[in-house]
Amino acid sequence: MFELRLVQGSLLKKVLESIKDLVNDANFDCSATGFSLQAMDSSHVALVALLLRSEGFEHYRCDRNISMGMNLGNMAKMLKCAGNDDIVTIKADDGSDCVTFMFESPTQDKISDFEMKLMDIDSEHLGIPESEYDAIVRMPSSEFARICKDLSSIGDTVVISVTKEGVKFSTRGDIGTANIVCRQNTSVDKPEDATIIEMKEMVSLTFALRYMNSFAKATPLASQVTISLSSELPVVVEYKIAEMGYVRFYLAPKIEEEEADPYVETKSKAQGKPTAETKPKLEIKPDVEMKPEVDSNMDNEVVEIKPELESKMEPEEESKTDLDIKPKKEANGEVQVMDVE
Amino acid sequence: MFELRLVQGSLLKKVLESIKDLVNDANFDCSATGFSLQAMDSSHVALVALLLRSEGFEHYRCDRNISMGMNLGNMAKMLKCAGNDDIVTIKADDGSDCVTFMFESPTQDKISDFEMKLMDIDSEHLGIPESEYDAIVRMPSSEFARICKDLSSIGDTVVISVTKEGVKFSTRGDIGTANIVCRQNTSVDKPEDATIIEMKEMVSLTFALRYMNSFAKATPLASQVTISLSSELPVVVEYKIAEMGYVRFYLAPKIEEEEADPYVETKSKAQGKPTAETKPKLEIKPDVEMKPEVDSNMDNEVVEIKPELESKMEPEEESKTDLDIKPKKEANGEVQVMDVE
DNA sequence: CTCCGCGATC
DNA sequence: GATCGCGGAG
Repeated sequence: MFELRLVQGSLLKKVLESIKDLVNDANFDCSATGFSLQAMDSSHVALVALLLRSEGFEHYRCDRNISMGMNLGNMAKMLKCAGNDDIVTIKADDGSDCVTFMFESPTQDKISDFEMKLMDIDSEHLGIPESEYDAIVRMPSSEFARICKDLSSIGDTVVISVTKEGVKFSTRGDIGTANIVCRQNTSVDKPEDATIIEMKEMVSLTFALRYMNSFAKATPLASQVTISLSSELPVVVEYKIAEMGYVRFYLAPKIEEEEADPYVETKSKAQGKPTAETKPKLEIKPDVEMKPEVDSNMDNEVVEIKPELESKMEPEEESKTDLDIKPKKEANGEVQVMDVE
Repeated sequence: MFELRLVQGSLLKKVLESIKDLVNDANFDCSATGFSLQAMDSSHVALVALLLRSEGFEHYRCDRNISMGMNLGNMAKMLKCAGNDDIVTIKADDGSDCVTFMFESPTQDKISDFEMKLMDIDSEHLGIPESEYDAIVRMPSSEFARICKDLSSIGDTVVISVTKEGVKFSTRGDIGTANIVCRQNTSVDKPEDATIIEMKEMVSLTFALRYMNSFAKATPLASQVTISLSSELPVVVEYKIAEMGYVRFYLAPKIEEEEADPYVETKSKAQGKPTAETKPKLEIKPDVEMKPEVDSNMDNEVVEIKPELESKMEPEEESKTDLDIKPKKEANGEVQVMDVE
């Protein structure tokens, strides 16, 4: 049987709020290590990786590794029924096709239990290696969220450029252009207000703001966000979860370079390369139909949506393994009981 | 002429917000006793009873009993124009087909008056006797509202079960099941946080969450709600209005019992009884077309909506008068002037 | 943290 | 029009 107990139940609520719009169904992997999840977003352009280490729970018991397939929307609905300072228990009996969520109010006067059917979801366990990045930006998560929201009222994509001095977020749209520069700033009263740039190489990459805004839903989880960029790799947007783990979002960059006119640039490439050859690397299952985002704004014809299909996600051989999909079988049948009460 | 003046005008705003979604048009009855209203909801399944006693007003004058037919949506619109700490005056001249709402800002710097046409609404005055109930639950109104809202994200109906230990709210839906238990708790810091169960008989009744959520709109009126349950009677959900009276909502239970499978249960009954024989007791006017709720969720076919029509609202002879509709003529032509300034 | 009022959305 | 989500205040 599997059982975890988390006094700060609001954490789970926030985690689900942050990922449920990106991923519909996913397997939660329960092992001695902890409670984790890895899943592609429904259009197979972004990837979410969640880890909640077993040590972070007040009680954690996992008799054998199990994978619980859940509809994240439904799971989020149920967790919403927990008060923000309720204690949350998640329980699944071996062989049962149900999971139970239990919420205890701090005073124990109100005790709720919710039962949800598990689903059978076939998804391989992805191995995501830690990589070296050209630049790592740490900044207040609320500031990052604000920037993504502001820019998305101007354009659809953001160019993130990192120099020694700071990080620049740029966009352009029908109504004009926008550039927001955040300078490195470590001399702040509170450490969570700091903006820190670690840079090996200058880097400038383009991403769909739609996804960035989706990632920013994790803002309540952490006061700081870490953005890791390399020209050959998907960006990683990470929110640390205090004492427990993280939520990481991976997104393949679009091909446009910062200074080039994206429309012209894209159009020529779109004509030159057939779509079939340019599927982004983040695509796992070729049999699953691709759903390119169709912008409601069709002013710029089809070139507006092509970039998503042509993401620069075909690294040369040596870095090819970076987001390779290698099913990772963890030691199964292992028994672990932890009780930190 | 009729005139009332209420310093705490926000009370009236809240009252109208709480009932305007349930009842479109209704007669306000103005008498020496006070300002009151009784009306069925538009689908004739629920009933609202409002009483604001004359003693609660700063000024109350009622020369003769009158009945003012108003569209509650429009009345709510006008009251929304009052500031939350405005003093509200409602005035109607004899023989006039208009009512005037006057709002004075606390500083007297802004004085508004709104005039609204009265309507002719034919509805008998219902006599609703006080009954004995198997169980009476008092609990924080906000908690009740939260429970109804949470459960309605899972299912459409709630089973309310009362035992000596507490009250249980349960539902089930496509995505799973939910049970919320609130224990009796009288040892609280503030009396408005108490949950008190008065029980003669265990009782378990099923109601449409849609109505419960509508009733819960009255939450701002009172910190506590009283839920009175008997197996043969409509539930009463009461919000006391400080020093003045109450808003009470009556709702006929659905026929399903707690442990039975509601769908099967209902289906057999639905087949056994023709609709014409099973109109709920709360129906006043047979000539008014019944509008059963049509759930968007049609998975369970027509049985899903039948229960509302078959509500257990046919008490045996001795209790038959309980929600009987007896036109209650109060002494008319009586003159009363009260001035409590 | 909860309540309240506001703006945006469907 | 109703709901939800956001931001500000107690």
